[in-house]
Amino acid sequence: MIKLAGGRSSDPGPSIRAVTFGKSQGVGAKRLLTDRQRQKLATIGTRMKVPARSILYREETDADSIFIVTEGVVKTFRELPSGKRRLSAFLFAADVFGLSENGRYVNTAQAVTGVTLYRIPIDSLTALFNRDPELGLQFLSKATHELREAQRRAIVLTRRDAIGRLAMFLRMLEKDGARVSDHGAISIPMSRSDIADYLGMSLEAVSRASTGQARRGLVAFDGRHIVRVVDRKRFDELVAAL
Amino acid sequence: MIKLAGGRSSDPGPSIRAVTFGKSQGVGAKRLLTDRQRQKLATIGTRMKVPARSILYREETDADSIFIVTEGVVKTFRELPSGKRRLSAFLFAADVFGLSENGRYVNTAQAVTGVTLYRIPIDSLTALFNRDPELGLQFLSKATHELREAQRRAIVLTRRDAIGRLAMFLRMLEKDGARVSDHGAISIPMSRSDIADYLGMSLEAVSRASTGQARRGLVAFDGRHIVRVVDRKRFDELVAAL
DNA sequence: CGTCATTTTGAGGTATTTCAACGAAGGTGG
DNA sequence: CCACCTTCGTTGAAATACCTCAAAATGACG
Repeated sequence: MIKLAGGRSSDPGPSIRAVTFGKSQGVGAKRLLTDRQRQKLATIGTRMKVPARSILYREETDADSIFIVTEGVVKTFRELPSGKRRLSAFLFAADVFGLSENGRYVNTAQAVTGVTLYRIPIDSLTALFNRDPELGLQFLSKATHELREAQRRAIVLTRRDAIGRLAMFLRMLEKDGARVSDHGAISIPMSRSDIADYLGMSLEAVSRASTGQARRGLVAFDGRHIVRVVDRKRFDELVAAL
Repeated sequence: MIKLAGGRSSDPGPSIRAVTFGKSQGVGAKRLLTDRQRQKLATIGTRMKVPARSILYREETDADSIFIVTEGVVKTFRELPSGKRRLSAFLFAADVFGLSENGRYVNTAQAVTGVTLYRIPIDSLTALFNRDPELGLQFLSKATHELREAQRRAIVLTRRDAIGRLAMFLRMLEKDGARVSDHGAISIPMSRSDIADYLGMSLEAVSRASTGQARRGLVAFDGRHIVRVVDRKRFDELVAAL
């Protein structure tokens, strides 16, 4: 784990991706942090880089910081009594994670790829909120945004067909995750079993759904971590068919 | 829909149920609104009573207010293209709902029972947040709390067995909803089909799971809206068996 | 007290899970 | 740099559990 100096003038600080819940600032307005706010966050936080598979924190441990992703992908998950694992979320650039419950983390967070992120002590953050109420609103927007995403995901999980669930997952990656620069292909940074644990299905079902989509001519895989939508019309129909 | 005068001295104002994400204020500390904050909210909001089945707002319509439940149960849902309905949440006393996206409600909200609630204009609320940063933090706590609940529900939805999913639902009602005063029985204010839409299963499966639990001696139904856990040990085992 | 929506019960079809084994890929050390 | 080993992913076949369709029974409500 490499810690980098924070608060340097060359460090723009973290950004947060969210959407306003009011319409006061114009419909569709992204609620973005001002440069000044990003700098403040950079000052009270620490910028760090961690390699893939690093554990950021474990569930049930004392929570002292929240994290903001700058680059890379993080997953959060819980272990079930049966030994199975359920992913709570994938976090991409500009996502916040590590909000805890009663001072304890409820999930384990692990880097899927190499990750650059900010670690911000909760105490400093809450203190900053009191000085800058507008910043608190940004985080509230972010939290409500994530809440809506979680509700949408709940709808995905109720789909019976594995092919459709996987299609919605790929659609999510296309929106949230980094697109592969060329041909507008979709990058799939996580493993098949991560996808299975996220969608609540078996590894085998994910595999079969992948080949099924390819066989039907909806998508084309270029290795296991890059996929391209071939038949956009039918792909979108599959996504919407629920 | 009956609107009641707000801001009267006899009106204590709404309360919010949440949990701190830091531990600054003591482990397990509920983050409760001060009397003063509740009064402020009562002043800028409107207290109202609506009968069962009232629509509070419809999805895609302009959002101008958020709501806080004082008494009763509300459900929020979306209609899927197929015509099926998926419930996003049940809201009980001290729950907040109506947080929107880009000034539009994303769900439809409907009263399950007769409901008493506060309607608070978003503009007034955000203005209040700027004057009272601590209040903003309360709402942030609430939002993160609901986010965690949504993640827990996602885990419920991945259960394959209908009996287990229903058991987890009853457990949720036992914690969140109002317990029936006598014998510590659980009140089930919503219909079977509401439960089905919430758990993502068919109405028939809910019915069979209910009778299945009763037949196995785990619970005993007293009509369709009251259930009592008979064999707590095995019931809890079922809840945890995932 | 009657009507109507909701719930229960029944039977067959289908999709996913599970178990098992093979094949591919990535990482490590010599 | 290559070989080995471990992890991950693919494919196959049987079993389980839910969904759908259909009809009867219960309960809610005026």
